[in-house]
Amino acid sequence: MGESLVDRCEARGLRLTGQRRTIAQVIEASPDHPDVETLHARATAVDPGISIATVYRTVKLFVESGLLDRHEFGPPPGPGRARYEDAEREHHDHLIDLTTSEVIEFFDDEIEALQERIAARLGYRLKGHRLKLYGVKLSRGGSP
Amino acid sequence: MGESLVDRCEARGLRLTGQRRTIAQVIEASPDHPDVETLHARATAVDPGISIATVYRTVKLFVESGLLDRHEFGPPPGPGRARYEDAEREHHDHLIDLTTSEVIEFFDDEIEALQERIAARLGYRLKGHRLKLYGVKLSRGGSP
DNA sequence: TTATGTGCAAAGCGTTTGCGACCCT
DNA sequence: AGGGTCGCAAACGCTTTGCACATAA
Repeated sequence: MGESLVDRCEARGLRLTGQRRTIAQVIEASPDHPDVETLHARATAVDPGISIATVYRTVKLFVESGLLDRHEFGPPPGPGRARYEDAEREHHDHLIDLTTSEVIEFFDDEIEALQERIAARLGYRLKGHRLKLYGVKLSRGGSP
Repeated sequence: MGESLVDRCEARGLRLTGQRRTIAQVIEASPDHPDVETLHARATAVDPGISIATVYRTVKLFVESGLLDRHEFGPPPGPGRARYEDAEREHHDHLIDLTTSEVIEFFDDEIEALQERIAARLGYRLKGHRLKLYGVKLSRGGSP
């Protein structure tokens, strides 16, 4: 069983302020991939005093400490805001539903191994990757 | 033999202004993945009058018309500016050298097929993808 | 001729930061 | 006690846009 985000903050020696505790809890309670604005809204519901600047500072700190993963899911044309998820969860990639913008997580051993092999073939040691698939639902059983 | 970017602009019925022609030529002459600022500098060398606003408008138009691919190569922690490349070139993915920020292109049939299969398994038809590998050079033959 | 595109400068958006007050350790 | 952190608001970097003028078709 994994330790909580708060525990992992302490483990890294990060000072645990009330705001960071709240933000960490909010992140852990988020099953989705919230952006800063969403995190701020959820944190404010717990502690109305938290400023959005603190949320920005905290997610940046957490990302740099390896506690959080930062993503950008916006479909290729266009930037899109940064979104975050707990880094401790089992590694996975994402499929973005182009119709609904829903984000589906998946994991595939084969593709992970393949990436290692490709990097090696190019003379590199793989340190990380980002794979995003963009798709639309299959209408199974004929045209709608 | 592929048509030039300018040809493909005409094919899509885009109005061919002097600035667009210049920008298209600059893009085609770019073997790398330039950002808007770089494109503007290169375009200005050809036609000193081009404004950066026009470069922004033009790359946006080209991306929306499917003539250009937009990428963001910045390593996961941090945003990074948008960078562009001719969409007609054979599809490929990118490996980013974390030490030098160099971008290496690669293509792998197997990984392309695998992505299709994964999307299908999840009930989706794949419309596009973005795969970025982040790595460091292998020091072959012992420690440096 | 006339819808479109352009340059300029100002505005927009997400994010970062300088500051004095405040809080964790 | 004292340095780290906070809230606020101003600044930031990249990108977009309103306007009057210029231009492709």
